[in-house]
Amino acid sequence: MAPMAKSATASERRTEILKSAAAAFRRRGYHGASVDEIASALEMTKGNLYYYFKNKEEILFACHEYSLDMLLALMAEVQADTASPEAKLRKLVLAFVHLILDELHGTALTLDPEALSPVLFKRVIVKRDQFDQGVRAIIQLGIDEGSFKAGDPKLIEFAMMGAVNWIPKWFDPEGPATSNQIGDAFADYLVGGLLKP
Amino acid sequence: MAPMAKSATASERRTEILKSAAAAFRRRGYHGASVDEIASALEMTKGNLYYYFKNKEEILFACHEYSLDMLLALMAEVQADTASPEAKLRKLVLAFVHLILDELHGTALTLDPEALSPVLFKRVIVKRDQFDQGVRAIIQLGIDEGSFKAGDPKLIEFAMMGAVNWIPKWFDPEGPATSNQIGDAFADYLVGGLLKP
DNA sequence: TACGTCCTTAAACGCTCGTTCAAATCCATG
DNA sequence: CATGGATTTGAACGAGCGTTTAAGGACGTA
Repeated sequence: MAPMAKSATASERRTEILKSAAAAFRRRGYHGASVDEIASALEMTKGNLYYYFKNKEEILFACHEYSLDMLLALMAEVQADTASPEAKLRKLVLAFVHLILDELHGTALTLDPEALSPVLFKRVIVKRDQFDQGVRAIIQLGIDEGSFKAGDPKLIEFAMMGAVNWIPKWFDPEGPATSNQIGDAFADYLVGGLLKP
Repeated sequence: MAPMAKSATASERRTEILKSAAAAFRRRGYHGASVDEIASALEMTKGNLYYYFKNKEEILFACHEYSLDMLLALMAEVQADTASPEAKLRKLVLAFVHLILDELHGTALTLDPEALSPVLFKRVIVKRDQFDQGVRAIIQLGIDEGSFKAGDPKLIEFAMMGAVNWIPKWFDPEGPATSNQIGDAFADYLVGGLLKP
């Protein structure tokens, strides 16, 4: 029969683990965080984790996929939009900051993907490249249509994404700036700075 | 008597170790890199490292101090300059990129300082804050004197530094972009974007 | 040659951590 | 209640790693 949604489905349980793991990885890094740490934050034993995941690496990989899929969904949404490159980029930055801070709790591309074995690493890189290309395409469009200053879209995109990806390194939830304020300020600076005078 | 500069002084040896350690930390992270890995890259045994450093953590700390001292020296130089805020910022970004890529080989603030014990961590933070404040002061000056757009200097500084600190994550020495091209492009975008139209 | 200091080595210790596994427990169903 | 699959436990293992230590070498000096 169809399984009941009793207290927590297996899929929900996996997600819980991913959130705990992501928090631990972010605090201590992949190698610094222990499997036991991830488990006991959920009041389960570490052995139990292996019922849901093959090993630690697979947990890290799932974290990356989870984040990247959200980013790619965002990208698809933006691409479907018919707004100007400027508006698209603004929306992207705003949503990205919101996603990283409020949804993923500072856990996007910061989690060292190099810790993955070559096969899984490559799969992460493919998705990340897909996102990068999307951003670059918007920048290129703005340059072509003449609303953005000339420049290398690749380097500009790296700078934009670097600024945003770095946020978790200094963000303090107790601090003065809310995620919305940060998003606005970053969009103003990073997108506004691209516009031709 | 004064020690001879035979093949390598003790101080040079320490620096060699720091360079090897920085490379290893950058590749695998602090916890991911083993002491043995650092040592054997220099064709020495791991036990020998403990003649030069008390423990692994002290090596990480020394890496940070080394980088931060160079950054602070750069900041002092820029501050002594009498140029415009725009010129100062440009110089700072250019030199920062050059420093990170050519001198430190992608090893500035990327090496997880959170791995340090509270005491050493605090000492790193103090220096990093000192640098941050310096950058913010320049931005504030530009805003006050009216050459820069209005904005929160703190958030703008975070964005700038994030963009620059992220460079090692994607930089490929074999790639098409040289450190000078990257420096120029980043200065154009990050500083140029601040200017009032 | 003999000494003493600086440097290096090799081996061992102790601890942590990822992973495995057989047994125990839970729980919807018949 | 009894069954059986899903889930959880607790203990154990084996490997890797940071660190210590005692002894060995290199080498300028007396």
